[in-house]
Amino acid sequence: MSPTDQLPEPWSGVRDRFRRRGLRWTPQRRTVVEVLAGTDGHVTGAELIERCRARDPQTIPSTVYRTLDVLEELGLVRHGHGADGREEFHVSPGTEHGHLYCADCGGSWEIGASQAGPIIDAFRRADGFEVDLSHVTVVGRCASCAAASR
Amino acid sequence: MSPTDQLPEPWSGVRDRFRRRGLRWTPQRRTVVEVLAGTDGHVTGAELIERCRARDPQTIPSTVYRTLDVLEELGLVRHGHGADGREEFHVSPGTEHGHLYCADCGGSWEIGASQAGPIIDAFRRADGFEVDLSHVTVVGRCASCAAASR
DNA sequence: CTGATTATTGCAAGGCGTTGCAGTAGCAAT
DNA sequence: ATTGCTACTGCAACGCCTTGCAATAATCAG
Repeated sequence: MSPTDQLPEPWSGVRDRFRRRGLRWTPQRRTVVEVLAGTDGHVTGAELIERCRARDPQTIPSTVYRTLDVLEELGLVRHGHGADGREEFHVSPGTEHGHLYCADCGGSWEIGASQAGPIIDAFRRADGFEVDLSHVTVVGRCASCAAASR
Repeated sequence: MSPTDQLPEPWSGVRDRFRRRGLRWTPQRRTVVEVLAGTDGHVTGAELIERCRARDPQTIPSTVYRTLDVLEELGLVRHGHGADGREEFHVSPGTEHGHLYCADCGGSWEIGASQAGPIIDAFRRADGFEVDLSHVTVVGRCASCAAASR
């Protein structure tokens, strides 16, 4: 099976990372990885499947989701949930971040480390709780929608 | 159709609130309301349907979800999403709160106003974003699981 | 009480995601 | 190149939730 050396970081060498863990490098996984390597920012599960199907019409959803699980264990993607609860995958290595969703206009913004840092610290101090920032979803109203509704 | 006067607050008089809005008071809605009136804290959609079926085996999921939408507009329930993205309904008027989920043990805690206040203020100051606390889900590791994993 | 109006219901189908299982095919060793 | 171990795949079925539509029934005016 083809190596992944020519893929952009952090994907080069994924094949060998799989093998070193006793995992197998299959054509289906290659498809998913290639699609992810050409994606930045966010993808929903459904979008990813659609893009995989463009390369390989035989793509099966369960295989894609299972591959995503593995990639998440390897730290190459992280998943969260959008405002409607649907899965959303962040392709690394963007900086880890959470999301802000506007319930009115549907807009979405990232919560970066600078903004999240103090919050994460607050939870750690209060309960010893370790926040997984990439899994944080905050829904509300953005400034303009909030202003509009008054 | 029977009135709702004898239900505990905030449910007494729901029937009339429906009618005043031009909405209709049906047996199906009565079932949902009665079940909610006997529930406190959280319910997932599936749990609620199951409890409704205990009273009325004919209960239809879509009707329940549509009723919940109406109740949410009336401010009687709020919905959020659990760690897995599934819907979870908060029965009001508990204090508005968000949720903390431990990805390891599955535990769940509430984020009360005292803890959330500073965070909400931070978002408002930074972007003018108005956080909807009941729709906030923070996933991570609780103190004991975090300790255990080291 | 009767009829007209129209909000709701029930149903069927669909979308997203998960799971169990039997057959397939990577991979390492020979 | 062959073999054996077992990690994957494909499939089918399921769970949760949403949506469109025709039939039903709650409400209101007379």
